[in-house]
Amino acid sequence: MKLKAVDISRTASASTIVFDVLRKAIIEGEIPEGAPLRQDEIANMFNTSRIPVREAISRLEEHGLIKTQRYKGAVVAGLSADEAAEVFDLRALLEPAILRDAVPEMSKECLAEARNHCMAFSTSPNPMEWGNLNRVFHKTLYGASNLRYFIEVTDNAMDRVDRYIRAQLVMSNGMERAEIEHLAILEACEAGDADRASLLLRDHIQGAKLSLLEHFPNAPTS
Amino acid sequence: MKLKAVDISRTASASTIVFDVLRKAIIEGEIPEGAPLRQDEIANMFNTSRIPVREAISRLEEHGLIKTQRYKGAVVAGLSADEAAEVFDLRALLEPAILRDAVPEMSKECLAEARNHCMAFSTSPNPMEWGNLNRVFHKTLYGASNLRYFIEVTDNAMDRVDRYIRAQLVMSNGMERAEIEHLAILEACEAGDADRASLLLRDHIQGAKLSLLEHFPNAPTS
DNA sequence: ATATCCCATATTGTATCCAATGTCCACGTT
DNA sequence: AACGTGGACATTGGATACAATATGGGATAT
Repeated sequence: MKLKAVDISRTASASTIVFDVLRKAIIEGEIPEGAPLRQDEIANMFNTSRIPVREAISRLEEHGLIKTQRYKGAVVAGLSADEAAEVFDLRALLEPAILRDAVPEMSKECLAEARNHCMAFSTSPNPMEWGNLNRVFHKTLYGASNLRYFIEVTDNAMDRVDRYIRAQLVMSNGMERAEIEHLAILEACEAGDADRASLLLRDHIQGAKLSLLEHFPNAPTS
Repeated sequence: MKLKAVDISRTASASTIVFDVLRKAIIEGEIPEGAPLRQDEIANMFNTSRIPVREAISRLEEHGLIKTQRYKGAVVAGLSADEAAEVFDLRALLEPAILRDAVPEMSKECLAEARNHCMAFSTSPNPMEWGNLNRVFHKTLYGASNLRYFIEVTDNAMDRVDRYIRAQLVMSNGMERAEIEHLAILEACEAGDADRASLLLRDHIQGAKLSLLEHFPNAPTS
């Protein structure tokens, strides 16, 4: 007997769903920085009580995406230019290490998928998609690595700056440059040159940081 | 008017207290790996309802300290040897960067405090204290750095392996070596030699990793 | 004796209700 | 008019009650 088995024990609970949706909305910038998250309002949107919402909010705070104050509620956390730069610096340390570990493990399928995402990235007409495709491209390459904790930390870092990356891809010619650099990284991976790939990746991230700082939203949220 | 003002808005909520206590109990190994966390039991211990307990559990899971399954409850998360090694590798990347940033900023007071902790570490007769003193020593040095996100991530990493470090300090002669290496790092900091300090720190962490792997608890928790 | 099914119990997930606190505006005082 | 005050309302924190699911043991059939 062969079924497409689903692990029912992992069926999403209400709080998980709320968490996932809110996280996505926040990292994509749909809910702007400083915007308050009203428990009642959210509970109504999901047709639940406030209990699962509060658990989702707890997790989001631990995740670093929101700030809460007792009896005052939660607001979407914002980053100063310095803080955003620091997140990029962390990425520039971790992601090259992940990629170096991943390159020897990459299958043909993995590389092909990465190339697809890379192409989709360059040809997509929809700016809102760029952010997703950019992230998917990176994740596909990292997926071959066994450094799962590195990847987890990196994902968290990405969550914090995803909004800014999206904005920066639209402004300036961030798209073009990202596209070129992605291709170079991909080719290094295909050539099996882990060192070159990781160096290119580091420069790619540092370049994105500098580009972001130039166009950073002027209001440094305290 | 000058009062010793307290920020009342930051008074700890029940869920915060529960989170803090559980976190401490877990990272110190007081609650062993795989042990279930019963909501009712914990709620009774704190004389609250299960609601704050559940929020604490949500945060602990996001923090990576426990694993939960729907309708089955939460258990303390354990690390395999490989996973623990990976956490150390991450620390070995981040903490030297923090220290390099911190050295030029260290005040006399900061260095004096670090030296005190270092001494307390070597003279404390209580093995259970070693883990705390070890961590306080590191934190004191890092405190001068402005890389708050790096420090946050590092703290999280420490939380995951704290238990193992404590065990390893007791076994073998981990204490002696840690003491010697701490002193060397401290002296490099006092001399203002950021490069040397960060290199020593990296070796210190990698050494701790190797020592840990030798004595790793034999049951690789899946 | 063994296996299977069913139900009692334990435990988690969620809804509803109450308490505690923050916010804001009307009101009065000067 | 400016300022301080008090109280109504909004919102969050927590407790209790109920629903959904897992677990384990005993009855029954073979």
